[in-house]
Amino acid sequence: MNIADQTFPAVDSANEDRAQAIRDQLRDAIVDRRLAPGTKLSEGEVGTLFDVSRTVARAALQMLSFEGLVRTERNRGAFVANPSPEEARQVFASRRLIEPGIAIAAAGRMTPDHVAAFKAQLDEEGRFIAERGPNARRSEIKASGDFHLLLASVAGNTILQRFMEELVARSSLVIALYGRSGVSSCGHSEHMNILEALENGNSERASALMLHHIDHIEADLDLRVRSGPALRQALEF
Amino acid sequence: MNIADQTFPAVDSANEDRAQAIRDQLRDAIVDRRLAPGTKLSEGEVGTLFDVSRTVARAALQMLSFEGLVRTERNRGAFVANPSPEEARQVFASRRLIEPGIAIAAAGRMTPDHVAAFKAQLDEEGRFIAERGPNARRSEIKASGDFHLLLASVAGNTILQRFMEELVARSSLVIALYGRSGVSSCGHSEHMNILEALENGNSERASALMLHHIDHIEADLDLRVRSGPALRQALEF
DNA sequence: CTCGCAAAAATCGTATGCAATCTTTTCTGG
DNA sequence: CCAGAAAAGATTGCATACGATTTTTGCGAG
Repeated sequence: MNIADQTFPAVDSANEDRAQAIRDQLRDAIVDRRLAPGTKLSEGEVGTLFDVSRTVARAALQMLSFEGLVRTERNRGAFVANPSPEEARQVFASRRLIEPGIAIAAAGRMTPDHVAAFKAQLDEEGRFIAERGPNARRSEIKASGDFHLLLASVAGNTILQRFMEELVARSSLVIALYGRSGVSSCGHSEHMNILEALENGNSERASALMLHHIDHIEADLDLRVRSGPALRQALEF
Repeated sequence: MNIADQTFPAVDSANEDRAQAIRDQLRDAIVDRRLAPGTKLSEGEVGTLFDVSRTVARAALQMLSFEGLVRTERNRGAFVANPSPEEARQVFASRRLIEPGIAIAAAGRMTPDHVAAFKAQLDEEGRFIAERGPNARRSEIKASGDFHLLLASVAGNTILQRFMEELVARSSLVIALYGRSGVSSCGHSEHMNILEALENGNSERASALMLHHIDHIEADLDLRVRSGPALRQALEF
């Protein structure tokens, strides 16, 4: 899969930062797995695709590299990250540490508006699960991540929110790489249970459910190295 | 305090990224409070000081902006961050959530080498506390942060380690801004107690001590707004 | 003397050019 | 025909240039 095969919506951006808009587009493409891990993202190509100079493209790639979605090698360029099983474990270890606390914080701040937003989110999630087709699984992973991001935004700590954005994005990459098929619908029901606990202000329960939920997601991964990591890395795929 | 008044060690960098070296220098200067919150960091000046073009200076500033140490405004430039009391609270809320878990992880991975490193670190910390002089307090804050960074590195999760780097850096800013005088020596003894628990593999105790330690640090802050935050912000100081 | 407005200066956002480095192709000797 | 070296091509790292935006300065009116 080459980046040149991708099409991206025009960068409207208006007066906002163009690099940021490009970063968002690329992040979506990576998280949706339209750009496979290991894909080279050359400054020139990115620039051409978005109709900006290499300067701007480079800034966007630098941002993604900070988020861990892109790995840059000096004088060689940027590549979509290809997280190792160890990295995958660290991503989920981080989530186990952070997200239960976020659930507790969010439980104390739920408003009716928040509940409505969660309901809408879960509806959409269910719709994607019901759907079939080549894009269904991608949308499903995306929507599932959005649930966690919504939770983080309700918790009201912008620093943790940003950490979660990074962790969710990396998780999507990991799931795309190492995920087995099933379980996602199970994840949907777990989301619903968490929301129920949040609605009732039962922070302890929400926190415990979240911890189990993360465990379930990670348990669905196959983190055994697939045929020697050295080989895969050597072939850059 | 102007950035032009600062002197920086030459950027050796060898083959490594020059922008990264500049970022590290600036970060140290900010954390040490040689650069006051609100100080303007213009691309041109930074470039001149480090003898690089604006391109490289800009990249360094972009990195600092990701870490939250610098705030950038479009078409206006970059400024040393001036965290609000609310931001300060969020920094410490994040640390309360993350660091006890890091302590637990570290407790399970302590080696004699690690213990030695901690001992050396605490020695240095004690030395700075004993010292008097204009730079003593800066060095003290820095060394205190280094204890937490060392702990994060022992925990063995590179993602959490990076989060901690950001949180510790932001904490230093917050302490410099809102810290009352005392208590730091108290922090030193708390570090020693934490190390003792780590050495004994008593992860629960280490975790609990860490939580209290963070509470104590935050309790030493005076987070009341000082004369209307709007005014301070308007005056950019 | 102060206020408001216009011109000048400074600074940022971005494109582009050149040298350095890496990759690929081509050439040569065995 | 193949291995290794040399050249050609592509890509990055960085500096610089120029238009756009913001800030400062200068000056005249009130």
